[in-house]
Amino acid sequence: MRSVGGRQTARPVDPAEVAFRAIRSGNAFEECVERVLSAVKLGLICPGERLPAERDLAGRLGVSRVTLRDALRSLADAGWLEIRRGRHGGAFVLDRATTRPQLRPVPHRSCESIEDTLVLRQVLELGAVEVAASFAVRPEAYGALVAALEDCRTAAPNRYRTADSRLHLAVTELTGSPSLAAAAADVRMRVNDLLDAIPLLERNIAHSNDQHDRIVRAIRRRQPAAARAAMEEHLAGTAALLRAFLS
Amino acid sequence: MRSVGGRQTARPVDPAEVAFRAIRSGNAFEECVERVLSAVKLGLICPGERLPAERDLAGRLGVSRVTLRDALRSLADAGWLEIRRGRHGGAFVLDRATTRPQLRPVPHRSCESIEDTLVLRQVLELGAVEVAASFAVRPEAYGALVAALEDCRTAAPNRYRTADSRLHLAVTELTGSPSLAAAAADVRMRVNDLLDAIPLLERNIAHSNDQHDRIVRAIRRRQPAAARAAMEEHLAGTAALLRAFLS
DNA sequence: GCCCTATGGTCCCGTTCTGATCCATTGGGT
DNA sequence: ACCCAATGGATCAGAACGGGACCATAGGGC
Repeated sequence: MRSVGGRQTARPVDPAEVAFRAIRSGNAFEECVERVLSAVKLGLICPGERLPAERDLAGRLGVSRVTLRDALRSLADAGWLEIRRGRHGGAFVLDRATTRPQLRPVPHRSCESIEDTLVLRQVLELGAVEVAASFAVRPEAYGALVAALEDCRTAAPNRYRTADSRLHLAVTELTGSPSLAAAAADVRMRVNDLLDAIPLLERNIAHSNDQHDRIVRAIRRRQPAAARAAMEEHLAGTAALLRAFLS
Repeated sequence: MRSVGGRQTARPVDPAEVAFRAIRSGNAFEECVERVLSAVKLGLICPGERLPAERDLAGRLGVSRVTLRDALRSLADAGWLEIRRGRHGGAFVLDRATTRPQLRPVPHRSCESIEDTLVLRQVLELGAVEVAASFAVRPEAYGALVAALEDCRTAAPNRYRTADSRLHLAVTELTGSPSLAAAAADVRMRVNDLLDAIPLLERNIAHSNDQHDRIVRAIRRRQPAAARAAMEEHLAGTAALLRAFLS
């Protein structure tokens, strides 16, 4: 590990900042919108697919159905979902949902917050890929992984971000740890917000796909060290790109 | 990494479980109680010390002052805090707060949830110690680390759990990543809940202290690989203990 | 064709939470 | 001795939220 890919120094975190960090990031409505939108952007639910029924989903999210409905309706208004009534109705993800608009400014995050995101991502994804490559899993369990890999290779540029996210999360899901997968999904959304502020280059995509190949191959061969090394190189590339554009 | 210290297989996580996990774990009052109690149990705030003023703390937690006050009062009723009025008043952590009662049953967590906790902890703490040992920090930044190490060595058995937690979190704080430190604090609370269900042996304490020494020494000498190896051995010990008692 | 079921759509009411204001207590400074 | 600042204590109106009941719509099975 070359000093987390470039950074050489760090100011320690204030314990009080950890102990008394915020409990609620927004109201229930906003968090619902955020969560469902994340599921779409991360490729955890694909265009054409249906979200769980309102009553079911509200229960899972720990939110009242009224609140969830407000969130879903606002996502429908924004063109992400289509809500159909009747027997096999529900909220369906629209195709347009995965298209990527022009560059957006970095959300109000300081430089320190960028390092925070990159460090957390490195720890979670490096650790996860090593764990994933350590386990023996039934061969069919690699199905999602291989499908995501293939999807990355064939995805149109405007879908690449989503396919890439889906592949990385498939790795963390292989660990069998829901908490680890959830943490990785959270930090991946933060990374995506950063990536939305820099251009997407064809050359980088090809390079990434090669690295994805190596990562998946190492996992399937159960070579934790090789998987880790491949992932480290992969993450270092993105991190360098982000530091260069956003510093 | 020997298959995460013992486990050989894993069932992958369902993507929907990740995408649609709960937003709210309880009401604002309960989360306040939980958060403040964690700060005490993890040694992030010591007996005799004062919590931030109500108005300040409510702001940090993103909760109304009324709700926070309810939580503080219920913690005072339970004997964790003493609330004093007047110019230099506030909520003070009581000494009794760190004493450890008799064994408690494992909270309603299945065996799968135990593995979930252990895997996440391994990823976070192994990653964190490696990052912490990679950075050059000002020498005085190691103060909290060394103090926590010494506190572990001299702590009475009923205070050991807290001192140990404080030391581990001091490592994660060295990374400079607030999100990483926060995630580590969360998972450490889950580990502590598990540890509360098994006996605390003198022999294990002595062993742990030796390992703590090695970890801190490697961090200060900036030897990431050595720090990681020492932490891996340390975590494997606890993990084996928990698996043996709780399976 | 009818009915049943699974879904979204709407409304109501009680609870929780917030934001604000004002009061009470204490200790330090002038 | 007085006042002031920093704290906790108390109360209230209104918004947000949750739980439940009921209606509307569409498709499938009899």
